[in-house]
Amino acid sequence: MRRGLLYGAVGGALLVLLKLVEYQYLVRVYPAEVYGGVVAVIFMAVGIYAGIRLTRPKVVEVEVVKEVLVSAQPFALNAGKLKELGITQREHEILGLIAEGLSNREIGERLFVSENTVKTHSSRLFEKMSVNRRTQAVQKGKELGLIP
Amino acid sequence: MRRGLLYGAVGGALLVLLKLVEYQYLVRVYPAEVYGGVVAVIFMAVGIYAGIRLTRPKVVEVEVVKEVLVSAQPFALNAGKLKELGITQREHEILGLIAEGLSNREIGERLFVSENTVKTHSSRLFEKMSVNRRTQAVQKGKELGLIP
DNA sequence: CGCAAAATCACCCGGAAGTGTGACGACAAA
DNA sequence: TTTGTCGTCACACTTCCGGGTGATTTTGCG
Repeated sequence: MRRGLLYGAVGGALLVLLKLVEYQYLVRVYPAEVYGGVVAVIFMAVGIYAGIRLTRPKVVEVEVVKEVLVSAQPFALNAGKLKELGITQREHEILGLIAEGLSNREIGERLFVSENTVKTHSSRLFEKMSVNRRTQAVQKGKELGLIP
Repeated sequence: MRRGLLYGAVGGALLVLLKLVEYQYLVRVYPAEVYGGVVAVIFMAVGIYAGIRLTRPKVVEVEVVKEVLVSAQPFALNAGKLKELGITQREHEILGLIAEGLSNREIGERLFVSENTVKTHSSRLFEKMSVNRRTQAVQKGKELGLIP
């Protein structure tokens, strides 16, 4: 869009210049070489200016993001620890619900299984995590990056 | 450095062109206007090219430093919430120990009080926090900034 | 297919957790 | 002094949790 205008303006200026040139007194006074040289210099100047104008918006913004210390909630699950401890995904799921403060019964209701099943899962989970209370499991789970 | 070379080259090219122009057969065949126009167009093209060349290395690097939250464990205790809920410091202390996964008995041992006392404190604490399980108290306590 | 792991469920038991009530002493504010 | 809050403790009772055992079904993989 802007380029179109610029080109148009340049073209117009060129025509005007040629029109002015019709007054041949300049040509009569000086030889053709000088005339051509002057025109060349003028248009080169215009060309350089146009070139600068055309390329000026070529400003490259290099955005350097310096992360000083990220801890704005990027919880990255420690899948390695999970595998290392042999915790199944069901057990992991239950760990999360325990951390939310749900009772075994509530967890069972949410997962559509019996409370006994939840107990079995949590028992095995505690065994694998080497804890013997749900609160400890929560604490250790957070330390190990198993839960946010 | 490079600019000097470029200017020299451009000057040289200009001279060469003017020399070529000496062969006047071109001038004889076409009127002066056309001659001037051709020279103008050629030099404008050269000028535009030169302008682009000259300004190309003008890449402006804008370094935007974005700092992403630095919170590296600045646990600020929400004393207001504590007062608002009417939680005493003893109760708050016990909340902290509960969050560490201790049992009531262990808490009692650490504070040199009976398990029953711990139960009383935790009961009142739960009531004030509107929860009915220690795991919920821990979760809510972290949300409210009562514990780290 | 057949096996192993995972998930499901049940039952029992002991202990932990949570609720409710009552009580006592210390201490500060009214 | 009286009142109120806080911390302490006890006891009874209910509910929940955790450990142990055993069993069945589902599922994923070679």
